[in-house]
Amino acid sequence: MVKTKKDTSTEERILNAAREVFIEHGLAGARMQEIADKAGINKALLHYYFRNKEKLFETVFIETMQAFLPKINSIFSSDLELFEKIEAFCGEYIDKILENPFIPLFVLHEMNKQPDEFVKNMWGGKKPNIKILVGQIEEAVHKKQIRPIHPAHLMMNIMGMCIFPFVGRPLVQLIMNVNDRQFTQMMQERKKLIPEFVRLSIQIK
Amino acid sequence: MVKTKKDTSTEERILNAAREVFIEHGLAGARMQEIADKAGINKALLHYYFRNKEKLFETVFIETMQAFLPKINSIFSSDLELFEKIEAFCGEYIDKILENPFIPLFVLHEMNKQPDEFVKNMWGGKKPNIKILVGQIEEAVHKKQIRPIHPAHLMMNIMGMCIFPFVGRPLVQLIMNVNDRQFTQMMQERKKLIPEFVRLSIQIK
DNA sequence: ACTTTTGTTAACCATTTGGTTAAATTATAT
DNA sequence: ATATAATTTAACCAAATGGTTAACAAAAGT
Repeated sequence: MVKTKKDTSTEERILNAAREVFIEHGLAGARMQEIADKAGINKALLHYYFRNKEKLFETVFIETMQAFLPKINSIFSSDLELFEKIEAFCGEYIDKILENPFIPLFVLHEMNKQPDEFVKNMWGGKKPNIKILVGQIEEAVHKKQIRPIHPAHLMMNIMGMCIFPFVGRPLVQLIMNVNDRQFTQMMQERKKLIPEFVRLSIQIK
Repeated sequence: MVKTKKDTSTEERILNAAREVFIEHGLAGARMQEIADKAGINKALLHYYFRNKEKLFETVFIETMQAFLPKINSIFSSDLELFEKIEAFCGEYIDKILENPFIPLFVLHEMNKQPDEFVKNMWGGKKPNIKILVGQIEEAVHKKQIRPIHPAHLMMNIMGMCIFPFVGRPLVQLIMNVNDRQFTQMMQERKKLIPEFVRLSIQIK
């Protein structure tokens, strides 16, 4: 036995509880007591494991992002053909969000509130390499395989279509009159729908 | 003179200050003292005009949404042809957001945190009439003017492409290496780019 | 003139909150 | 066994925060 003590270690229980609470309430709205309760421990123990609220938050935030970035990164850098890559990205991204539907809003919110911390913590060494993808887009434009479009615009389009339904879910469900089951179903559809939507828009011929 | 007392009434100063603070920090992160300071008044006066924090927030939130909804509503319900309508929407929507770039994230965040309040406050009587637009889309599909697509998917696509760059701005600016001027420039481009992107994707012929 | 209503303030209060301390308990090593 | 280090807890604390009170000033009725 190396280090595992119980079913799940105290530290792990804390991180799980903290992630839930931070995602639900954000940094400002989260209460240390609630995290402690949810982890089944004393509040002082939180400060024993993580010096303070911000340190804990930072840990959770980084951990959360790490769940998304590596796979996305590897897709971006892969040698897939452009439209294959777009489809792989949408599929992977939407699947990941479906597992944790509240993470995008959480990330966007904290990223906007603390852009500097975000940049420092997140992209210190892990900045996604979009050069390959950008190069692919520019090359496709140059070869007249796709219509002229700035890579940034194309990427914003794709990401926006993937993320929006999740962050705008209450709005979507309300005005479109869809229940939870239907919503999940639609998100599944979007894994193929978005790439196709993009392809039809930019592909020449 | 009917009611105007000073340059701007106290109530108005409070609401302006509150909007700034709420948008910057969210409901949980906002401090009544900061609002009072920014409005140049005593904290107790806040509670004189608005019984409590939530009442004040509700007022600000509704007021904020009202700045967006009516025009969007009128576009949705107008008798413009489908692609004209999409272009009008994107133009109007992006222009409005450019005036207040932080409102979308604010709205999304609070909407997700209090879906019930949001539904009650916002759409009590002002629920946007999307039936006309939905009807237009379905008709265009039926007439084979556009490729088959569920209206909800099309609308999510459009809204996502409009909103995402603003809520994901730090990310966009970082990985795309664009400064503020360039960012604004790109958003201007998107007022035409998005409708064109959509048209190319779904229009038949 | 004076009474009532509205607007405004300083001081205060109860609660919440992040964080600390010192002591107790449990594991680990010698 | 015993000393040492790692966990865990209850009790506490200072600061911050939303909200209240009582008194005062300014308008508006009468």
